[in-house]
Amino acid sequence: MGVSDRKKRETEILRQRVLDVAEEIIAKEGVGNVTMRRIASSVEYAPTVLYRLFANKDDLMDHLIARGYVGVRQRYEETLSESSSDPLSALAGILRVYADYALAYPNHYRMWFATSDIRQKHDDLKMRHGRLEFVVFQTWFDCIEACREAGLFQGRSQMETFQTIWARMHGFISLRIQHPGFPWLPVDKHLDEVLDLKGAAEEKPLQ
Amino acid sequence: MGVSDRKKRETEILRQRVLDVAEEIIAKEGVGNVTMRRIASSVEYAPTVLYRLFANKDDLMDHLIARGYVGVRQRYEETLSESSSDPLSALAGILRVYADYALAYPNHYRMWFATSDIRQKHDDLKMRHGRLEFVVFQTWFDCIEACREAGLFQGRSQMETFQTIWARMHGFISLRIQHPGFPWLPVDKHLDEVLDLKGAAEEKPLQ
Amino acid sequence: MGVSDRKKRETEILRQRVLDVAEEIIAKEGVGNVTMRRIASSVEYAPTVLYRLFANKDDLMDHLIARGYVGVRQRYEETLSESSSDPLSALAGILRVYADYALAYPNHYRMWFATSDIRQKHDDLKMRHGRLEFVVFQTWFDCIEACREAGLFQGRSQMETFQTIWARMHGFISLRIQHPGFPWLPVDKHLDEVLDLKGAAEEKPLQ
Amino acid sequence: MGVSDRKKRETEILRQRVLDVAEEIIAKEGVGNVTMRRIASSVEYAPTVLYRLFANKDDLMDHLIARGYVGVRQRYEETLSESSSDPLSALAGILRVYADYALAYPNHYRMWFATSDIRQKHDDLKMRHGRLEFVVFQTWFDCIEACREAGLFQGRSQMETFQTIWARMHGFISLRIQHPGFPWLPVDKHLDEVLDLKGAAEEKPLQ
DNA sequence: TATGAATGAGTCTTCATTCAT
DNA sequence: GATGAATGAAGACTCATTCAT
Repeated sequence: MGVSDRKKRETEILRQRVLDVAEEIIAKEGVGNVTMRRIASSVEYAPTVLYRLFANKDDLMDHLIARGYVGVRQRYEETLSESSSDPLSALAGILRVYADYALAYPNHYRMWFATSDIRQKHDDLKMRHGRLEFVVFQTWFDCIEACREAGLFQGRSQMETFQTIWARMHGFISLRIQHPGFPWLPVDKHLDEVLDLKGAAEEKPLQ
Repeated sequence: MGVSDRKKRETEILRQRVLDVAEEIIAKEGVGNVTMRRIASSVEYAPTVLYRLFANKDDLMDHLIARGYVGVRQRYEETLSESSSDPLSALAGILRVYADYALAYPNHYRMWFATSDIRQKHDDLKMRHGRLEFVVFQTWFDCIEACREAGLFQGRSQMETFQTIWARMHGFISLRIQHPGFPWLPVDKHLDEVLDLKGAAEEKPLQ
Repeated sequence: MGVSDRKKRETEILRQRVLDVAEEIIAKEGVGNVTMRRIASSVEYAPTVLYRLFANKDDLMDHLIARGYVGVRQRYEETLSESSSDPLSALAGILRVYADYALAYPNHYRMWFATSDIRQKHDDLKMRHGRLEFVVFQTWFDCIEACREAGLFQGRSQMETFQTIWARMHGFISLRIQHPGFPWLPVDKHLDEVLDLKGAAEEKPLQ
Repeated sequence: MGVSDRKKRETEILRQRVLDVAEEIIAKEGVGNVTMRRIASSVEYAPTVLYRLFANKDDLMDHLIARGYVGVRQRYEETLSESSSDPLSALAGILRVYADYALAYPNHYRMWFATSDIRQKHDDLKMRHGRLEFVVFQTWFDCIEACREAGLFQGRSQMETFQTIWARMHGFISLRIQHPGFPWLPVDKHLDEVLDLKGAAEEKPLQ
């Protein structure tokens, strides 16, 4: 029992190490340059070993994606449970969590964005990656709705507001990830300026 | 003399034709499907000919990117020459040109962004792609400066303003390119909302 | 002593089980789809265990072939013990057994034929498969000889008669196995027509 | 013109050499062991060269098959044009051609048989190999019909007669090819005995 | 004795690149 | 100046086999 347990644990560790390595390669050389061989040689194993850990390359990539979501969702939940009653602060809070996570795990974000295919199903957005599907933005929608009920973001639909915030957020993250050597403003200030939540919340609709 | 001149001219024409074709392939089938063979067969030459025109595939791709810059810059100039004296309108004008260009050549933009490496040299930003280097944002800087001289964007440095605009712009383009199937707002409205130039221009500085 | 005996017995049982499973796979999916892994997983052991039972895959396949011979020989004996005193009927009987066996285990026959290498040693024919060697046609020879003693197959040597029968038989089996979808005559009639034992037995020699 | 012609000729020669080599490998090690690498290394070229000569492995195999048919059909035509007016002799003639060809090109026959899939379409038999399809036995049918019109093969349908002859013929060829080291009877005699055309032609139907 | 882990060699195929012509 | 021929390296994946446990 103890033996097989240890082996399982070791396998899991190796699996994670493989995913780490894959991420690094993506970060350094782009998604197009992830190959089973390169991953294997980076972990210093024969390529065949990867097929013990994952069914095939697609499966490996899916696992890579899935890792990202687990992290964000967990942090969302922590944040929301602590958040104040002010809906705009709550929205700012989860956006900050999102941004922090993306900047902390740029490879996840990159990977995630590069392979995602968004779909609007019924009422909510689903992100599809390969065979996996995730509900990502429901939390954003909920927070935006709470703001709207408090009289903010007037003259814009929930969807319009979402699209604006999403675009600004993605630009912020994506640029900073892509050009880490650039003399960016401090994260706090830059994020505030780019999102400009207050300005957007109070703004009059276009006529 | 005359003969060698003509040959040089012909070579240049062929070089451009090759780049045209490469661009078409990218546009239709994505960067991943550009191969030297495919390009060669599209121009109806043997693959070897490409190596007379370009050092290798990377070199060809670099030239492809370079053409993008030339295209944008040209449009900038046209726009600026026609534009009104209002500096905010001028800024809006060139940003609109940039966005239109990116949305019109999404694969181009993708490639361009993926391979770029921005550097701040002396006073201006240079975009480096492989062995080539370009000045891209000088026009933006100039327009922003004109706005600042007209009393707009108060309390923000030129650089801060640029970083905000750039992030919003990139987010807008990048998302729409990546998720073409998404029910986006109309381009005009979406761009206005995301950039919110007026709001940003009038806003009070953070204290 | 007793313990080691039991272990030997158990090993032998496992060995046979492995061969059973291999046979099943061949029967269902053809020789090309037999892999050590598939066999192992079907017997619910690790692949390594197979290497305790057989030297390697070739060895395993050889044993598989050997079993085929044992099967046929066993049926021969049953048939001959029951058969009438008429030598031509006895010959017809064992040929029918042979044909039935081959048609019942087509993949077996295929494999068996593909890997066999016949040798005439001293007086009798040996079939060699890899490292194994079998006496297959002795029964045929015996039956033919009995016919000859009864005055049949006149003007032909035992060997000549054998070669004729063997060729016809192999053609009959081989074609029907290879083209199972073809609208063949009923087995009984087809076999009778192809072998035409009576005709052959009574025929005058070529001069 | 001259240059390009010569190159075409050389390419064709290489193509044939590749097919020769493929046949040899099949003969020595079975169809299952034909790999692009093995072929390439046998002709002492890099594997990529094969892809200049053939679209892919399937295409190569198809060409292998096709070579066989061309040969047989050609010989048939020669034989029939010379053949006597006696229909049984004509039948014997083409069967002899068939047998001779198979024994002369055992690899063709092997290959051909191993990959064939016979279909009865409308009235005639088609042999399908991969993407190719051939009419092979029409000549046999015609000759058999002529015999039947001359009162031979009474009491058997054309199809029944064909099936008997085909089985005997295939057995004859197949065995001799598979066991070339066996002390076979002389070809003439063996073929006559196995086919026994005269016996079959005059025989009474089974009642 | 049985196993999980690991590997090397091999499967087909594609691509950028070079060399002789 | 242009080409056909050839190659080496790489792509994902599979399999028989061995080794330490």
